[in-house]
Amino acid sequence: MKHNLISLTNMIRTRFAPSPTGYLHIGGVRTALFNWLFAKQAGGQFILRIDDTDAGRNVTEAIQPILDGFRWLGMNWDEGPEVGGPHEPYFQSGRDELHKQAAAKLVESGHAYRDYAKPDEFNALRQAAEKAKVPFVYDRRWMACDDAAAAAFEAEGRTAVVRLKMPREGQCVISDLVRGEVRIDWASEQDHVIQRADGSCLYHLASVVDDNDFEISHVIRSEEHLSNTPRQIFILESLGYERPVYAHLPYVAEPGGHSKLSKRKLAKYQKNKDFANLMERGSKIAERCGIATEADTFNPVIVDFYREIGFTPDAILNYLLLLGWSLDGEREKFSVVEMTKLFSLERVTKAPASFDPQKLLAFQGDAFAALPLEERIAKTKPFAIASGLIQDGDAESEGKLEDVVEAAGDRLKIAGDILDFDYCFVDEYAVNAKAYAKRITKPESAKALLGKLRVPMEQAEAFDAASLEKLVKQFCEDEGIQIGEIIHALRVATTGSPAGFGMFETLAVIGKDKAVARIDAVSLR
RNA sequence: GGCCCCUUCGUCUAGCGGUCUAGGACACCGCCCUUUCACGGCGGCGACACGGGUUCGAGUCCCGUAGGGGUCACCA
Repeated sequence: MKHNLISLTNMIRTRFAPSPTGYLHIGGVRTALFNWLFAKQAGGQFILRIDDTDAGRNVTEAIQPILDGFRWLGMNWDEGPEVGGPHEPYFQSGRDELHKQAAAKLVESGHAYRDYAKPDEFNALRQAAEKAKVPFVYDRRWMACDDAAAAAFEAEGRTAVVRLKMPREGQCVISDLVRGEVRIDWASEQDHVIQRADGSCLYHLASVVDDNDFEISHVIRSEEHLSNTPRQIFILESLGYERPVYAHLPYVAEPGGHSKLSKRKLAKYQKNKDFANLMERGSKIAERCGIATEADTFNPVIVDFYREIGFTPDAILNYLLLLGWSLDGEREKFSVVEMTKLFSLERVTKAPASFDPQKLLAFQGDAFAALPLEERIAKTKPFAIASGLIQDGDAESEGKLEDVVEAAGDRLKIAGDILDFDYCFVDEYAVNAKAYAKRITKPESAKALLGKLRVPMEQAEAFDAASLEKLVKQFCEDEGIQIGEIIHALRVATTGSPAGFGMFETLAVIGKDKAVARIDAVSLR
C-alpha cells in the first residue's frame, strides 16, 4: 500500500544495518524485529542497509545468509539490497563519496579538523593520561588550523586523519524512547576520528550521513550504541541534519547470564544445559539430513540453525518479541499481524533479557502443534526425504509419512523431530538398551508372550489400529493377563523405543510384515 | 579505571503509592488422565539486591551501597 498523501518527511522510517558477517545473529533479529514492527505499525518503511565499510570481504557472499534469514522469517524490507529503492545504493561502501563530502564539510565549518599526529604519538598521549589517572583530553597539538599549518605538517612527512572537534563544555541530552532522558558531559567525549589517513570514512560518520540521506526517523538499536550517540549527535547537528528519535534497546543476554549474547562464546554456552540440549537436538537432525554443521553458522545463536532443523518462523518471532517487551504480563502468544498492531516502544524493558532455549522450544512446540495437519506434513517431508526415511514421489512412503505425522500429534515440536519416528519407515533403527533390559530381558514372560502374540498378528486380515487393539485385548483376555504385561515389551520389540505415539497406530503404520519380523527377532533370540 | 545503563520467582515478565499475604508464562516437583511418551486438568515450589530517607502508607518516589552490564579504536 502506498501512502502518497502523507508527506515523506512525516513518514516513520526505521532501519537495520547489519555488517556482512555471513550469518544472522538472533539478537540482531530481535533488534530488526522491533524496527520492523514499529515501522509496519505506523504504515512506514523498514530499510535494510549493509554496513560494509570494512573492505576486503566478499560482501555478496556474506550478506546472502542475512537476507535469506530475513526472508525466511517473513520480515520484508521496503528498501535495501535486492529490492532497491529511491536512496540507492544501500551498501555503505558505495556511499563513500557522500561520507567524504560530509567530512570535508565538517572541516570546512570548523566542526572537525585535520590531525597530523602519528598513531604512536597520539597513543603515547593517551597512555600517559591513563597512567596519570586523569581523563584524556587531546590538546590538539597536531591539529592543522589552516592550510598553511597543514602544509607544514605535510612537509614533515606527516599524513592527516580528520577528527571531530568535540565540545568540551555542557551536556549532550539524549531523549530516548526506552531510557528516558540521558545526559552525558561533552567533556567526557574524545575527538573521535571520522576519516582515516587513507581517506576512507569511519562508521559513525557514515552511519549518520546515511541515516539522514535515507530519512530515517527513528533509530532503534541495541544499547551498546548509547555511548556512541553523543558523537553522532554532534556530527548530525554540525551537518545541520534533523535529529532522529532514538530508542536504545536492551541487548539479548546469554542463557543463564547477563552478558551480551555472542557467537564467539559458544564454548561457554555449551556448559548451559538448555543451550547444549538445543544444540544437540539440532545436530542430530542435521547430521542425519546431511546439513552442514560448521560451528560458525550452525548453533542456536544464529538464525540459520533454526531454519535448518525445521523451526517455525512465527514461533521465533513471537519468542523474540517477548525478549524485552510485554503487552500486559499476561498474554504471550501473538501472531505477526497482532504483534504489528500491539507493539510499542514504550513497553520495551530496560534490563537485558537472557535467551532461554527452553522457552523458545516451548513456543515452537505450541506453534507447530497449532499448524494444520497438511502443513505439518509438508514441513516434515523435506527432513524425511533428506534423511532417507521416504522417497520423494513415492506414494506409499508419503502416505506413511502422513499417517505418522497425524499419529504423532504434538509430539512433533520441530519438523526435524520426524526422525524420532524413523522406526516407522526403515529397517535399521536404534534399540534403547535400557528399555530392552527393563521390558524384554527382565520380565520372564515377555519373550514367550511375544512369541504367542505374533501368531494371531500374522494371521490378522485387518492390520489397522482398531483391529489391532481388538486383537491384542482379546489376546490378553485369553492369556489372562493385563495389557500392561505385554504392551511395553511389544513396543520395545517393534520400535526399539520405550516411548512413542499410540501402540496400535504404531503397529499399523509399521505394517504386518515388519512388525511380526521384529517380534520374531526378539522372541526367538 | 572514567563515563553511561540496568537490578521483581532459576528464566521472560506484570506491577506506573494503598486492590501485593506480589499476578502470568517457561522450567521444575506432585497428583489425575493413560498401554509408554507427549498433550490436557488440578495443585505445589519459587522473587521485590541491600541500607537510608520521603509518606498515614513504598516493589512502586529520592539518595547511597553493592552487584551486573555496556562503552571508552585510523572496528562496525
